[in-house]
Amino acid sequence: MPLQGDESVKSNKHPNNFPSADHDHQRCVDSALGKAESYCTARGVRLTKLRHRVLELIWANHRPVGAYDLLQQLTLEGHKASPPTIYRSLDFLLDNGLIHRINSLNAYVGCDHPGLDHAAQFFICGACGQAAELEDTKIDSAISGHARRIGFCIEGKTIEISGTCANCQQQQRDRQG
Amino acid sequence: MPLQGDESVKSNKHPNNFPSADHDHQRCVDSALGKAESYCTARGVRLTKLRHRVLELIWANHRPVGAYDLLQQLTLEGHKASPPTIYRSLDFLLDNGLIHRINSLNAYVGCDHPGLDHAAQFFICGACGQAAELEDTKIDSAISGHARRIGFCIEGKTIEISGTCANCQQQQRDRQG
DNA sequence: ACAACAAATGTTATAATATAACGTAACATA
DNA sequence: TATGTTACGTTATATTATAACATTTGTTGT
Ligand SMILES: [Zn+2]
Ligand SMILES: [Zn+2]
Ligand SMILES: [Zn+2]
Ligand SMILES: [Zn+2]
Repeated sequence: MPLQGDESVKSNKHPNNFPSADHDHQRCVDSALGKAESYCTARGVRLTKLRHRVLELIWANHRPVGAYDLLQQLTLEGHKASPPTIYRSLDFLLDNGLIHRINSLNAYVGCDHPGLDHAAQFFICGACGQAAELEDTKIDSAISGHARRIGFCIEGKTIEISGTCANCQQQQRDRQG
Repeated sequence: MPLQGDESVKSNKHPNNFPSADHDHQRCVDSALGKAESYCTARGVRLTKLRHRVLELIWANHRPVGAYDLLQQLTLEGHKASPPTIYRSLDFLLDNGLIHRINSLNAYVGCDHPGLDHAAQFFICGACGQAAELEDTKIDSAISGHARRIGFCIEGKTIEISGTCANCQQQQRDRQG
């Protein structure tokens, strides 16, 4: 029974979808990689060693991370890699819905629930650098509704809201007050 | 009486906000530049010759256009320009709300209603390359609502919906049928 | 196991987008 | 006109991404 919802992951996260500071991050990485493995097996695509490692690095960062950052992290661990190496892995992961690209940051972030053809909506905190992926039906239906009214056929959506997350606002207040 | 709504522009456009194929484009460019001039005068900022020309080129294209495309267009008309020249003008125009950046295209497009602190939502047609700027209250309030619920303080929004506009869908049907 | 093919990766070079740093010119204000 | 500020010119470089082709690895049929 592949690809079912995994509540254990949700419970590992802050209710507002931003990863909390003290979450069990290893479990968080392991869960994501485990899901990715099952998903690739189910789809009959190969999550090779390199692709697996790139996805692992993305989740280890647990925030949107640039291609050249990943490249450097690979290099630091001894893998002599050049740009096409990383971009090919990123392309695979994007094609298979295992990561998302954040256009406003030129960065890549792991997807919580791979395989679903879901609307990727992101709230991105400029203070902590973290991104929360959402699936707000109201936002999605508002957009679909407008598209229908103007006869627009939707192929892709980029919805990236930047600002400051609740945690970081609180920390800023603490520092000031 | 600066910065008021100008219905004459709306009437120059297709109801779905995509510029129609036969719209009076010169009027469209003139109107945008005129508004920009008043706006800059009102705000006490300088729409210099270069900035004016860059904005004019952007509107002349009347679709999202890349920085290096603009650079080439400037060069073709004899202005020996280098990247900083164009990027500085783009920065000025962005800062003053006269253009928007389309993150998913690395491109820049003129803003219909400069000066308003409006939500920039775009529907972008991959066939004709045109972009429709919207201000759908439902979309905006759906996003604001979600932000409020998770305590997120919004600073900027990137909402870019890609696909095929009604006109281009019709043309595709005509070609096939 | 072997050949033959396909998929993935390595490698080198280059494209496309954007900014840093510093000098010069134009403009504003007094 | 002197002075300070803003904008622009110019050179170099940073950042992000892809093209092209060689090599390796994996798969499939025999
Ligand atoms: Zn985590
Ligand atoms: Zn934060
Ligand atoms: Zn026009
Ligand atoms: Zn179109």
